[in-house]
Amino acid sequence: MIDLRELRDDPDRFRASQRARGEDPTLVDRVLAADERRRSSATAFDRLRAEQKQLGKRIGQASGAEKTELLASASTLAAEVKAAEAAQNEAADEAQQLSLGLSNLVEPGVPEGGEEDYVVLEEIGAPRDFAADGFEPRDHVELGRILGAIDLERGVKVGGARQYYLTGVGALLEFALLRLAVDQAVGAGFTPVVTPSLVKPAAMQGTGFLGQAAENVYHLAEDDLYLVGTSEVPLAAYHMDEILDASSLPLRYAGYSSCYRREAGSYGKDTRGIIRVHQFEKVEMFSFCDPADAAAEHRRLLAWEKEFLDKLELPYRVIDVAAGDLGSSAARKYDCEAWIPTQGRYREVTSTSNCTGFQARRLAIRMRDAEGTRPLATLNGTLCAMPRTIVAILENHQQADGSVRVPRALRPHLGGRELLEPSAK
RNA sequence: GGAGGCUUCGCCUAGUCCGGUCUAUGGCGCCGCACUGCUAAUGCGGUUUGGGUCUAAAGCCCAUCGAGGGUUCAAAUCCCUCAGCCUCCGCCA
Repeated sequence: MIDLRELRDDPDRFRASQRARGEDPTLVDRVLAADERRRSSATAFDRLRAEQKQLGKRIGQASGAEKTELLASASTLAAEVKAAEAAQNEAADEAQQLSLGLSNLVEPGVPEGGEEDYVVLEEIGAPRDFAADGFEPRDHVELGRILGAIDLERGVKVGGARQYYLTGVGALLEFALLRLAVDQAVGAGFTPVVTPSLVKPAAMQGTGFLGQAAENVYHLAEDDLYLVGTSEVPLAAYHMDEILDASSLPLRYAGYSSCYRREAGSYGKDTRGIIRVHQFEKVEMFSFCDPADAAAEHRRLLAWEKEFLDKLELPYRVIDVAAGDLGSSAARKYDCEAWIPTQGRYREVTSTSNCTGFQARRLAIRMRDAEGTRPLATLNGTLCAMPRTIVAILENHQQADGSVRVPRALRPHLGGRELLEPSAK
């Protein structure tokens, strides 16, 4: 949710932001009109209610004929109050509904355009030259099979399309990555958290996933619960309806959970392997901070993401995502994309968004300092999404015989192993 | 799953039976001021959140007693639904 006062003060900024996202700028005017109705109906109700209170007080003191007379007029007034209250609620609901449809204000400096219009901020490491190494790289599906690390056939047999088993060294690799990620986060001062993956509508709505992204969210109708697509949801909602002391900020959490995505609308995309799956585990960084510090915190989250990819010795690049490709909650988003040799291109492995006060307003999370209470900023960033990270490690560190070199930082978490080798058969 | 109890403005708490004087009591904590070598103590004042009005501040007004609905001229108080916590029973580990 955006700040309605800011909207009233400078609607042009919001219209421009909507246009930059490729969304409807006239929604701004509909929100303004609805808010105006909300305010005038609130004023009308307040006045009637005050009148009713005065009259009620007199009735309490009156008796006899006077009381009978007062009761008659009170009855009429009560009907008016009721009507005014209904009008107020209706106007407030409408204003609320409409303003929930507005996306976050895009941060100045975000590249214009859509999915293809990102700006590459930097490239770290160079894609490996397999021709020089004298062999044709195998893709992660093949490597996963010969290492006994990924079982796709049985994943599909048991769970259907886009399902998989991580087995043997594949499972060990996930646990090693988990440990490496959590250790880094804890070392940086994050509080590690294992979060629920099932959440109530308020949490899903509050984090902004029931808008354009709704079709990708699993919903359990029997219980009216949602399966989260990222632990960003339970982490953001962790402080829902709370007022945090400004001196306690930034509050940083590293969440670990399973993530569920329907992947509706991506039929036929990435159908091979585990690049795009319905369920995976992820370590996510989440930060509650002072809005004044949000842009700096965003850069810090990006730096932690890069630090992690550096440890995995992967070639990757950082992009500044264009306005038209931002999620509705994000004011700005940086993605880290690892080089995937068999695809000959960079693929997203981590993503960090500055959601400014957008989620905090929806979730009623505020901060209190000397100047009073106001919404704080929330930011999130992937530290390690397992399947894609595993894909990048297998493909980039493979050798001619199908074995995979283990990045140095990961070895202590894999019992000192330096190499993942094809299983005997 | 069944039965009962509970939920009050940071924390604790009075009020709910029997509707109006609740403009929600008191304590603790916290903030400000006064007094005092300092601290402590004491005294006085303030201390929920959201909305409206206002150029702004102050002030004033409305809502808010777990959430939503109902009864009534009037609801913390009566009725209904739901949620959370606690106790007991059942079930499972």
